[in-house]
Amino acid sequence: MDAEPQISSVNCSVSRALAVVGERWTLLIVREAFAGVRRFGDFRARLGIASNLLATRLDTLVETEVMRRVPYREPGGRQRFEYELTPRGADLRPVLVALLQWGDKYLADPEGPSVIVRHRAGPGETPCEAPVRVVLECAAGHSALPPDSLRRAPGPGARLIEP
Amino acid sequence: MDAEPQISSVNCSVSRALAVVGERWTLLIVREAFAGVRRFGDFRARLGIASNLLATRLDTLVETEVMRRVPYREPGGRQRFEYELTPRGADLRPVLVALLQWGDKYLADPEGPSVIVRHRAGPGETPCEAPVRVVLECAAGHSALPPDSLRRAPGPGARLIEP
DNA sequence: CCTCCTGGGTTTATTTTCTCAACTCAGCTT
DNA sequence: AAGCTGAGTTGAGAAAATAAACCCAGGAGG
Repeated sequence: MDAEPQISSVNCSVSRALAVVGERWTLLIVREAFAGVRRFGDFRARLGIASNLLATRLDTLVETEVMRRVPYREPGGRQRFEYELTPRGADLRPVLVALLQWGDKYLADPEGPSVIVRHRAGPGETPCEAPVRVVLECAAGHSALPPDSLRRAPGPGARLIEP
Repeated sequence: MDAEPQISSVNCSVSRALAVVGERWTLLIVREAFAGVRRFGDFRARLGIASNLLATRLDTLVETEVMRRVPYREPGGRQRFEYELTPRGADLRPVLVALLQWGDKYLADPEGPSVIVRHRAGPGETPCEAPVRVVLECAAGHSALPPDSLRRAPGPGARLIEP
């Protein structure tokens, strides 16, 4: 009864995603980037990360195309670089919102969460400020699926293990 | 024009969530638990993690109530313990699905993802095997929000920084 | 009752990674 | 020319991860 083949985890996308963004500090840097931080010194000040580590993390994020270096020049300053999320980096938003939501549910201060993510409708749309949450939904239209109503099925790239 | 107060990140739920599940291997252990793995040796074999590290990670996960030790006894064996996700651990599902989805989009093998998460309707419901994705939706009913249509607003626990 | 086997871990040594602090460097201002 | 600033390097010490050997409680086999 337990004979269904196991899916190997060697090429699982979760591992690969974590290989890119799973190092210490990396998701926090991305979070600050979503909060609008762009400059080396601001990341450093807000996170309290060591500067050499921040430098290597930013390099990795640029290499993996999660962030991009953008030249800028302040009036009366020399040219420098700042860091912004690429579309690939912006697509990490659900990961961060999911972590935020989990942390809010189980680890928040008694007075409540410190950040609420709200919907900001684009220009020309009717304004909306409703709080945002992350939900699981299936292609058949069922939404807000509970976490135990999911099944892991092998995909086209699956490698199976005999049990 | 940049005078809106910044939200401090000291009590952000993302940091707190990452303090619990952000260490190396932790989310991979949780992933395996979702895949049905329960025993020390199976975690070890499937992940290739060193046994001492697995032991400390499992201890931490039990302490933080993400997992639970459950006694079991195989016929002709002595009593041992296995590990299962608590409801708190099960609530990490959206985090893992979000990571999976991001990895599938940007890092999968050319032949496609190795795992597809499908909806498994509960007993008594009409069966559904449609693939599942994670989406951002707002309380006003807007669904599948793009990652840049969000705004971080201070919540009740927010500590603000003067800019 | 003595030995072997098995699953689930410790212990110990080595390597890698993080942290902290000091230092560099290019160019702008005085 | 000297000093300041933001954005990093460099290097030493502490902490964490890896690897591999070892331990240990009990059941099975003899």
